[in-house]
Amino acid sequence: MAKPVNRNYSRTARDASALLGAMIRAARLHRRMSTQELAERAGASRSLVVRVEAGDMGSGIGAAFEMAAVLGVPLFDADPGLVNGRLAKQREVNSLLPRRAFPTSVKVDDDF
Amino acid sequence: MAKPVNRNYSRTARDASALLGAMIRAARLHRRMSTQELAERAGASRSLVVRVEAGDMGSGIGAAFEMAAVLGVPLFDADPGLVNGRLAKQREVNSLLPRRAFPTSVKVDDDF
DNA sequence: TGGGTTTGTATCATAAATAAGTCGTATATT
DNA sequence: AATATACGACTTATTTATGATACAAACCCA
Repeated sequence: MAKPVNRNYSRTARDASALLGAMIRAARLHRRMSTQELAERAGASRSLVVRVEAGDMGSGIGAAFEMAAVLGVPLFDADPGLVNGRLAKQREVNSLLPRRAFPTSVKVDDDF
Repeated sequence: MAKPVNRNYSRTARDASALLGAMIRAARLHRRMSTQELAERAGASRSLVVRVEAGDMGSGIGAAFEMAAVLGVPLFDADPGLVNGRLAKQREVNSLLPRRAFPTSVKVDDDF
């Protein structure tokens, strides 16, 4: 790929990645599942499981989320089954949003 | 890389990725920020922003989480600042867990 | 304690992800 | 309506992530 423009991750992003990995590891051990077994069930390699659990920022979203899904790790809501509902709701919200971010003369600094 | 073993993502994983993308998009538009501007702030390319918002499973965890962090999108808790605390707590829990998943004679099928 | 197993790290090739650029179109704003 | 801009879809070159493998060490159970 082209060289990534900037790979200085913020603390929040790093913590989030580490947290996801830690949750996956906890769930795996709780189920007494080996890294090898998780790898197979998630359709990944054992190497990748190890890296994701370590909180590696370079791993793919799909791989990490799939591992979480296999183990039942809650990603956004408590219940994994609720993710679908939240997605639908979020899409409704987005459909009401402007589709482009035009520069407005009227300053909209809506965070306070 | 080596050829990915299996790339059939589960519904949950796909929905989670799509939800994350939708939340990022919502936050970006709410702040009237262009894809270009988000890209710069997150240290990524505009192409990547578009893909992440579309819920692409192949995008890196770091890139997606960084975008979310820049926009203040809640990843696990409501407040982004709480991620650090949750990480610490999760690590405490993990330190008490067995470090290896050995096959036990006593079946532990603890999900019901 | 002994023995079989899991795990983490390192390395390597190669497929895939990324950045950068262009183009056509949709869409806010005036 | 006119206009300026953001957006999404492509394409291409380059870098990175991934899978496979090997090894040493840590670990858990008997």
